[in-house]
Amino acid sequence: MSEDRRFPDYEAKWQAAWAESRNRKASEVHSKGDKDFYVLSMFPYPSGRLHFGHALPYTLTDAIARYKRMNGYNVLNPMGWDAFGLPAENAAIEAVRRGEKNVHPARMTYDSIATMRSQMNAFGYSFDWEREVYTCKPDYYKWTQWLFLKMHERGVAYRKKARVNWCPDCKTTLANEQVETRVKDGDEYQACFRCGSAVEPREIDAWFLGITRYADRLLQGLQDLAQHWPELVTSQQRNWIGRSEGVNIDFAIELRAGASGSGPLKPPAPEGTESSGVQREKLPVFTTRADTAFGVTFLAIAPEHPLVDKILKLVDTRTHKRLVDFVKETLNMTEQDRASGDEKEGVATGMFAVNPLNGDKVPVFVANYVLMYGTGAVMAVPAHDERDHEFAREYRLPMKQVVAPAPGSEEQVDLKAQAFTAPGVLIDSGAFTGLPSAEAMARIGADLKARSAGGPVVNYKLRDWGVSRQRYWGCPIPMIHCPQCGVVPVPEKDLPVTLPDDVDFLPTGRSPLTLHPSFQHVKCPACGAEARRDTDTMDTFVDSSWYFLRYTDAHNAKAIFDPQKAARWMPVDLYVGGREHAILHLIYARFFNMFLHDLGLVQAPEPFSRMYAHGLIQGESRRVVTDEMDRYVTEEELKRLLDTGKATPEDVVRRIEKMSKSKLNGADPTQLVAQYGADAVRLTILFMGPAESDSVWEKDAIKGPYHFLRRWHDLALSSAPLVEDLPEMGPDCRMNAAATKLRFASHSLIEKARTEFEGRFALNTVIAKAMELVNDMRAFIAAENLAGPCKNASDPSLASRWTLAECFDILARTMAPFVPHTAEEVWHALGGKQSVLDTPWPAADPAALVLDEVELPVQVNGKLRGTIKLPAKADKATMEKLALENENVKKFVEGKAIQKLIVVPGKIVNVVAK
RNA sequence: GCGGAGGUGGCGGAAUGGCAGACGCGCUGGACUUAGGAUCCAGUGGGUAAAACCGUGCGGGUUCGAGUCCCGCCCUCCGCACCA
Repeated sequence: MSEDRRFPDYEAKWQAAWAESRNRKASEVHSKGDKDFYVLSMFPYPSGRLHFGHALPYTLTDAIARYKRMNGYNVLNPMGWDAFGLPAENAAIEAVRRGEKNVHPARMTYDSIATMRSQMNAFGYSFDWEREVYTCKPDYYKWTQWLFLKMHERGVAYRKKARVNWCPDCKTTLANEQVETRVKDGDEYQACFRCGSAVEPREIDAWFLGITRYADRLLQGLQDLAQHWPELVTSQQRNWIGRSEGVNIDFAIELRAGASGSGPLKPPAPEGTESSGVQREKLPVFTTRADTAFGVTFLAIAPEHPLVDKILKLVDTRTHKRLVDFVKETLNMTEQDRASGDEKEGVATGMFAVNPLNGDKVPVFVANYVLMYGTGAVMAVPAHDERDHEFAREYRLPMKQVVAPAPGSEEQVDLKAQAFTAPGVLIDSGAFTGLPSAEAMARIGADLKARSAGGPVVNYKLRDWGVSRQRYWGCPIPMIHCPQCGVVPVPEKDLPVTLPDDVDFLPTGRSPLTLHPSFQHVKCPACGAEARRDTDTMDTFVDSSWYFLRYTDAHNAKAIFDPQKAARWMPVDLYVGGREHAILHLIYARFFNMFLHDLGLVQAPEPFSRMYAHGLIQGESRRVVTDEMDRYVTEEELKRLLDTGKATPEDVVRRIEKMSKSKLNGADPTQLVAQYGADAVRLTILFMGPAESDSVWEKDAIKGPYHFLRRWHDLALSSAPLVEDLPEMGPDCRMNAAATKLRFASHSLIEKARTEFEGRFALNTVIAKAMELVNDMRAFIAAENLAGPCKNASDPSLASRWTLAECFDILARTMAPFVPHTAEEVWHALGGKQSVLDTPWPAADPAALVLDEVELPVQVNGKLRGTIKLPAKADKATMEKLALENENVKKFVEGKAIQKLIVVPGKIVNVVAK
């Protein structure tokens, strides 16, 4: 495409003009009591430069915000920075290692922010910068710390020793949610979500947030959100919370000194029960299949089960060694690693446990397939559970069938081959024999409860959230460790606990703050003794769990926010973000909001009324694999390689992937803005497809939208004389058919845009409609032979000119949310005085949306055979008549008897003939 | 295995149960040009001389009429996955 500087030029002009009259962009232009709308796109991590991953949601929310403003809303559309975090720290570490001076995560962060903010401004986004928040500034993280204290007061934040996921590369711990399964060379492993390194388990003292106590409410809340949140997100959260209803059954384990796991697994003779130091201890197991409880043939406990230590003290040396080795080996894997392994292994403890339902004594194993979920112990029913079946076969343990297929079912039971896991009817189950599974579960649960041997319980997969990070660039945890008083919270008046600047942040595996000379030295607020500050910082997901509330009162120095102000805007009417945050951020944010709701600071229990998950803009990568090389290349480099014969087309692997630097498949939106203008890029992003689906950036994608903007602008300039200073239309001035049709098109555009902005945001179809209108206008001008200025009120072309002028007006106003610069430019070129952004959204004239004459399809036996033109209000009889008169229809009906005539007024005629 | 999304021209994508392929890219032809990777005009699912006919992953069904609704499959992508 040739150089055309007009877009960048007039865009700069209008951006400057808007900056002058900035209060238009403030969130509260209209007086209180008016309609409020809070639209929010997830704030970015300041990674350095804006990329398409940002441009899509910001363009979308900007268009929506502008649309809402034109409709008279006060719109809150803020922007801020998720500014703490590892990438800046890692980049600083790299820079230090390269020998650079004066590098600091803070500086890199603020530099990134400055760059990205100016890039956003170049896009013409109408963010309310007055409310900008930075999570890394003390005026913000003071309140993150305050929240932590509030949670601590209520026992929601607590400290415990825990096995955590440790990333050896980032040198910090990760939350469960931040560990993902990856595959390399066919092997699955557990990886850090950030850098991809394999995580290792570690035992560590850490702070946890008790999200599990909100599990049920978080789950319940999803029901209300279901209507306005993507199923994709709610179902993932439901899955993650993982509620399961079942029954706890208290087995009684007999701890016997000198027990041995070797040899045959026979319970000891009953006479020894009272002597020889037998201790009975309760061992509850959790099951969702209480109906199979009479089929238990052994118990299995997790290697980290607390009972393991007790057992170790009692068993003989051989069993002891086997157990210790097994537990050690298993615990050396991460929990998820263990889960992905396919071999079920275990060690017999030599202990036996009594089934409270039938008195059976069954052996107890420690097994690698049992997780510390539920009670960390399972009753194994090989006949009716695949995992137990597998284990039982491996170790030749007995199976006992207690459920038979329901009468009339064709299911077969073949326990040698596999477990029978379907529900059915109980057999060999004492008093419960003959009951269907569902009823048996309920009865057994009730029975156990009555006998105080367990009962119905609910379990969750969700675990508490470990938030301690052994890194520097994060929010300090406002806690003090006193040798006398233990853990003491920093008094509120001493907040914030400021993150010092002068810290050696090179990774050592210990928190960098421990190396700072003065940070950790502090007097205990309770007793005044020498104490030590907590030197860990918080997971950055904590920072981002409440930022949407801070926007409602961004500069409050006295409180986290004014509940009144929060109440005005919250909940967020529309929250736009990527699917990758379906569980992490979105569940944490809901949790925090619920906590604040419980404190009485927030009215609505849910923070986001509507969530919109946008797709990814991906790029095509080119990877060349030959004997000499295996790497990603740019399009240019590929061309060179092919031209010089260093690679053949067969060596090239093209893939659609998420844009990334290493894959050389990214496009820089800001560079495109410089070349084609912000409006062209904005329009292209929205035109590529519905925003919720992924799409691929192709370098030619911008051509259509760019072309459209130019045609519209050209048309406006060349048509200005046709539509300027038109006289009033007299009462006898009638529009001809072409004008009526054109007017229908322009008013349809208003309607279409309104529908999409109020509904599903398929803005690509709105843009298509606008393109169509420009095409129609051009054709109209040519067909009507419009030229030169309008002479006077009796000029016969007046009605057509008036229609055309209205089209320009509608086009500028409906497109203003999408392409504000071009809309403004065109608006002024055609004599607009105020800013088009300040004009109200156009109202569609219902009269214009009704056509006098329509063209309708006529089918014969369901196949299209012709069309008829007729007045829109034509009755059925007219439609029938015209349809049957149609030449082509006649041809197909000929020689057949008309059996039926389907006539749908305004839609279709279908002739059924045999 | 479980959960979610999806499968429509060469491509991105349109279609309240009612003319499949809007709009755009690309392509073909033409116009204007010293030139065209600019602009404008026309055409563009397959098929045919023109029709007929065939076309929305596959197979059934409901209906006057199905891309759309129902039943049964196949495939792709995403998330979760020994959760008892």
